[in-house]
Amino acid sequence: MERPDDAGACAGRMRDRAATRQRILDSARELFTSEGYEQVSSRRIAAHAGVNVALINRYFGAKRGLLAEVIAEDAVFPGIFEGDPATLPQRLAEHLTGRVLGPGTPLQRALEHSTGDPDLRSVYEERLKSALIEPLAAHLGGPDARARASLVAGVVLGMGTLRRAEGATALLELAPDDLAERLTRIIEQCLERSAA
Amino acid sequence: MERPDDAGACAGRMRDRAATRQRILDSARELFTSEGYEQVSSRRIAAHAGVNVALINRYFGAKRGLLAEVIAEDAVFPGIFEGDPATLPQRLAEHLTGRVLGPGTPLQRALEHSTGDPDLRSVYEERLKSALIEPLAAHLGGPDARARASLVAGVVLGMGTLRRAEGATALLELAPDDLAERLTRIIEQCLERSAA
DNA sequence: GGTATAAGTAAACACTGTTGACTTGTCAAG
DNA sequence: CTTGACAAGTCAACAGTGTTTACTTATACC
Repeated sequence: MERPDDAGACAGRMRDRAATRQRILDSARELFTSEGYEQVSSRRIAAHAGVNVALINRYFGAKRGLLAEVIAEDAVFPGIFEGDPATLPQRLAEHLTGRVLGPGTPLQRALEHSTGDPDLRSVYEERLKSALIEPLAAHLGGPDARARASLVAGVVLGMGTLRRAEGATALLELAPDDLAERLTRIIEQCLERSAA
Repeated sequence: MERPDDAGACAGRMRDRAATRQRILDSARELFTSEGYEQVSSRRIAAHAGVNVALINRYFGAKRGLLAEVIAEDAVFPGIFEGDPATLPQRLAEHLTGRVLGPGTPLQRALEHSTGDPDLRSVYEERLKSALIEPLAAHLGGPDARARASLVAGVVLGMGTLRRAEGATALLELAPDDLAERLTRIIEQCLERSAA
């Protein structure tokens, strides 16, 4: 099967499955990121992509599948496990702080608005599990690895949720460096091995 | 069909504003608690209360107002500030652990499913602020009080969110006592005063 | 008893995600 | 070059959502 490499530039190709699919995906990512999953309707995504609404369900099963594909593209904490294991908490804290203070990644911003529907929660949690908890647990090793990784995930989740809320304002009362150091210690605490 | 059985009891007053309002509120609390805000439609609440749908908007402005009233009734952590301040982290951790392991309060269960819509998030966050962050900050005192209280709120939020998800399974790998002690230390870490 | 006023109702509105039947463009075989 | 087949794309409808408007009706007071 050979495919035209210049599908985007080719004016002759009116009906290009791959290109259409990609346009939908691009529109979804853009709109989910800026406005949140639940705030963007299927029809709006389709209109933005210049495509019929029904194609969303044709190509992605449902709106939900579109979200799953969008969030599957991006890493939650890209490259977080590269480097000295001893300074992992610090790196995590800095990622987290960057988000508390800054705009956050598109993925995270998209997820921030979209955890109400159980259907979505499962998509989100699947991603949190596969992108954070499991690799972190593997990284840690030991019998309590999954539990300790989950504690970290809980902190990550909570601080992320707080980001846009009142909490962010309060958290900004701390100097950025101070905040990062606090989060480092909190995460270290999460990762501490059981005394038993 | 889902009419309350005591409908016949109020023989005197067929049209009782207060009673009708209360029936709606009761139905909403029950359904929100068991199924979550977004999963329960206005029409279903109305049917359950044996009342016309339009009355929800008449009495509560919108479905959202119904949620606000439901969650305003309950304390997030009832009586948490009574007792020795030194053992506050432990009490918080135990509350939290009770929720990680047990069914949680109706309020918390309702909130768990309902944080997608920004409209709701604001209701939720308002409550988290008024019921946890502010009293905790007042309890703590000092310049960083609000920031430290927010860190705690972040942990509370994150662990609560993780409760129903994969994380809960992983967290259960820890013995309940161990989990409680871990959370205690994490919260203590959140509350630590700045060294500067 | 009549009537103002509040309580309650019905039907619609503008949306949502999703689906099945339909049309139409494209490409390969005859 | 024509003809089919099949995929790509379209359209209209369905069942559901929260909300609003115009309406009816029961109650309480004069």
